[in-house]
Amino acid sequence: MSVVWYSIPLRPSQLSLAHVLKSGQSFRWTATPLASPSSPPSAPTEYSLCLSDRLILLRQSPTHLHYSAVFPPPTQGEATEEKVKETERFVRDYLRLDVDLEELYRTWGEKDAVFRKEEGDGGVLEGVAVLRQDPWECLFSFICSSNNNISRITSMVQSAARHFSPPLLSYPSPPASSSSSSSPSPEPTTYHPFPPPSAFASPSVVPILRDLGFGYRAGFIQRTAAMLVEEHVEPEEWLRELRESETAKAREELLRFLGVGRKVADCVLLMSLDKNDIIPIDVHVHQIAQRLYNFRPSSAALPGGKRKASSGEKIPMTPKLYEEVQTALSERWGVWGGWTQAVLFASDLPFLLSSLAPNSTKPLKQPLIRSSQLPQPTSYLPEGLVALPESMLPSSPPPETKPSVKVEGGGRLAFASSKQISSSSSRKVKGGNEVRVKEEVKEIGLAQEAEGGEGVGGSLGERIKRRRRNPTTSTRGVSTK
DNA sequence: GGGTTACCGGGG
DNA sequence: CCCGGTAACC
Repeated sequence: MSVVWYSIPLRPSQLSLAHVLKSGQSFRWTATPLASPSSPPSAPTEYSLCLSDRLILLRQSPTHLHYSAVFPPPTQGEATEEKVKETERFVRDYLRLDVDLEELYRTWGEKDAVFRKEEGDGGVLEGVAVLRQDPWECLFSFICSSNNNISRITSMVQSAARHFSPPLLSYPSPPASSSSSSSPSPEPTTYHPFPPPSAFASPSVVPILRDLGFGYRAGFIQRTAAMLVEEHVEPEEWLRELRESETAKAREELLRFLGVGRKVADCVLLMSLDKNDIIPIDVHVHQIAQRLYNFRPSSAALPGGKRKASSGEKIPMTPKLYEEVQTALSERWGVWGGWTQAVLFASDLPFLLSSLAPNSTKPLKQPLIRSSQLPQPTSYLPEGLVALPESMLPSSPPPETKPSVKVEGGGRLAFASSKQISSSSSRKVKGGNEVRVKEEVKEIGLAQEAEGGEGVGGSLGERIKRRRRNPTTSTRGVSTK
């Protein structure tokens, strides 16, 4: 039996799996090098993600995005036409293929030099989009993100799946007959779907999570899960419905959960609730604002009301500073600001081999090369795998996809977002991501006053919203000493 | 109430 | 001693 592949014509500049799946947005994708031992380090990679009923497989070539799905034994690998369509729908939705990324980059380039390839060296990573993730998994992941780094968040999220949900399948399937003639088949990996909130709702999971390395976040996860299951019959569906809510309302709801502060809430809003304009702020993004736009905190944003921060000094992120940076960047970046942030953030990740311009103030430890410029591998579909004709979708010639979101209006950003950020609001067509133009983004500097409209304006005062106590969790301190 | 401090564990 | 934060405590 072999895995059947389908493909969607797509350039890496329209979406780059290598850049986006490991950029700290999602933490559950497995990247498997398909290289035979002698292959160059740039050999093709297969990305896999376990959903509730299937394992999604993705690969990418310079011209296509290849996708496939593997099902557990009963259904076996047999992918019915309907299931293939489902898989493609998931892929297009999750990767936001309805958004014309190249056009977004072009538009940014008109306003920001950093987005222009000045001299052979593009300053930013290509093909970085904001993924449309499952809200519950996203919430869980970012609760884990506090005081943490990508690699550990990844191990926490993955061990949570391994320990709290039953295995769905193993892949590659253990070879029936030992190893055939082909190259040494990779170790089979067992995949687990991401567990629902109910799996973490009992206080008894806290010590287990601690053993798994969650640290103090164990209590946050459990109490948040408990709140969700006791307040809603279908917690995951309820979370998903926040996509239809105004940003302020959705954020308010998220802030009620334990372990969810402004930063985490904003990450969830952007990466799973369709709030494309929301820009999560951390120290890193603050540095980007300083470096690229010469942003400087007002004295009010500095602790102790200091006059100003001396250069080189580390500035702690306070709620006030958070607001200031977010407002400034929102005004600069507009309704797709969250995406802009994602690109610049990914471009600064050392393990993505990226770098900004040579003369940037950012210390360069990595060679000036973008991973997308590495030598391209030759084969993407190893022996035994059947490459099928182009996607079964309505025609789509190789060089372009057909984004349903387009840019209009004098090259200016003219998208409608799923929320209203300035005067004219726009309606979002639910279901698909069909969104249509409607407003213009005004050109603005880095003024520090003026609320950048909805989303950014929500004063921190909203946090007063008391967090619901979880009755079943009288074990407050959860001290495991 | 806004400014500290503890928290858990990995990495420089 | 640093940290992709947040909750709890003055």
